[in-house]
Amino acid sequence: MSLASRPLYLDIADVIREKIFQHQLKPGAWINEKEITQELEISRTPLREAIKVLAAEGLVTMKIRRGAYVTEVDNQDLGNIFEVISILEAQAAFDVATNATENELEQLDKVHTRLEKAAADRDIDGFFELNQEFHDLIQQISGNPWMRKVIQDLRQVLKLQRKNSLRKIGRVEQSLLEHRKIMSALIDRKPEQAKLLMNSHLLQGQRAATKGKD
Amino acid sequence: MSLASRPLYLDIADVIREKIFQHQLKPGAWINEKEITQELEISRTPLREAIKVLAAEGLVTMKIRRGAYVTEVDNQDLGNIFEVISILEAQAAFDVATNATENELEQLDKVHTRLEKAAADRDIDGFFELNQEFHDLIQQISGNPWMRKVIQDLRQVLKLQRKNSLRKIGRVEQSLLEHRKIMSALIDRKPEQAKLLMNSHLLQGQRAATKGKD
DNA sequence: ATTCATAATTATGAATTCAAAATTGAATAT
DNA sequence: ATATTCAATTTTGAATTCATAATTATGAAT
Repeated sequence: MSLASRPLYLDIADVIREKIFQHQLKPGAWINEKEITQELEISRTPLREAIKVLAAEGLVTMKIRRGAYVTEVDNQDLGNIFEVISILEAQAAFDVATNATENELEQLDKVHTRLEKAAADRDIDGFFELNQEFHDLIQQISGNPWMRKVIQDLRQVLKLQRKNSLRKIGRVEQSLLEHRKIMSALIDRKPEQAKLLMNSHLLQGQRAATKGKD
Repeated sequence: MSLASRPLYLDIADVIREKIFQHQLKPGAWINEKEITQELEISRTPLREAIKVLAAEGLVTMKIRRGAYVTEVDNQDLGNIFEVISILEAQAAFDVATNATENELEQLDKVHTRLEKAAADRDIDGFFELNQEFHDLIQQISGNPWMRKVIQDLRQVLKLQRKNSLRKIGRVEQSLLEHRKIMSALIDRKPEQAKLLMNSHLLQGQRAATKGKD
């Protein structure tokens, strides 16, 4: 067989990544190679390659002669990661306000409109998805793929901790308000303002997320 | 045998990484698995795991059914990467000026003094090493290991392109001048200033590096 | 019953083997 | 001479096998 368009180990990495995000594999849990090879009906070789990829992404941690376990992130890590993300996304917003074409801003506005709709419909999951799309689109438009990669990797690690700030009461509305302001700053081509707004938007999200025990 | 304290694939990754930095493996060159296994007298299994690690670091790029080649970074990439590094290191400087203990600042000053000496001795290689140490120490002191990891990975990718700005005439002196100012800002506990100085220091370095054809 | 030592089992690390795709090169036709 | 087809070779992708460290289970001694 093997007329696959991509190597097996990438598919396997996807499957495990998803298991981690779904908390089928919880932080701290050891990854049993045999178990997974049997479930996915593959050999250990591509599985072990996949694990290396996940380790590089920070999702799993490797221990010599013990294998790999799902990375555990504490509040300290959370703060550290948010610091990096908010700086970089703020810069991305700055870049968009500076360089985006009108067309690109329209695209962004379209996503934002759908975001408004999801909020109005009280569709939290939809809001969550569109929120990600909005942020990612800004990074795409900002045109720095290296920055985007860094942010995406770190956002992945954040997802290990299931502290979704949007589930806090009032946070969707608050978040939407912040998005509106950011959108305005972008359309008005105010880079410095967009940067500040994005930075505080993310730090707000962190505060909401880490407050309480979730 | 195999009483190794770390897995073989990490050692192999180190060897290949070094080969890449030494330009024994040049950007664009394909990595021939057989060749390397014979040279290092290892099997393909840990080698292929090592390649996955390097791919995650961005040092090599994988092509399905073709294997891996050393990543080629163009000037666009260079600019993108520098944008990220300078933002983050600037923030690290900010954090140091804000939070470092007196002891930590003294450590930093010690490295800086040795940097001054290397410059006075016209020891470019020494200066280069100490320069790295200075920057890395700031990141260490800033206390955000996630940020440090991001910066280190990106700095690695920069090293693919052998554009060492310090070899440009006058750049060592200029760089030293900038370091002095940064050091002062840190000691004087002026975060905002330290941030701006670090940012421009790195962008100067980039400008010096990319100017001309290397 | 608990602890310690040791044997059995299990899981990981690495080498080897097998399968299939890509490249190379030779032979043929134009 | 150049282009094209197809076999031979090389190289990558993946499965299997082997070696050894770590864990678990067993049993004796206190």
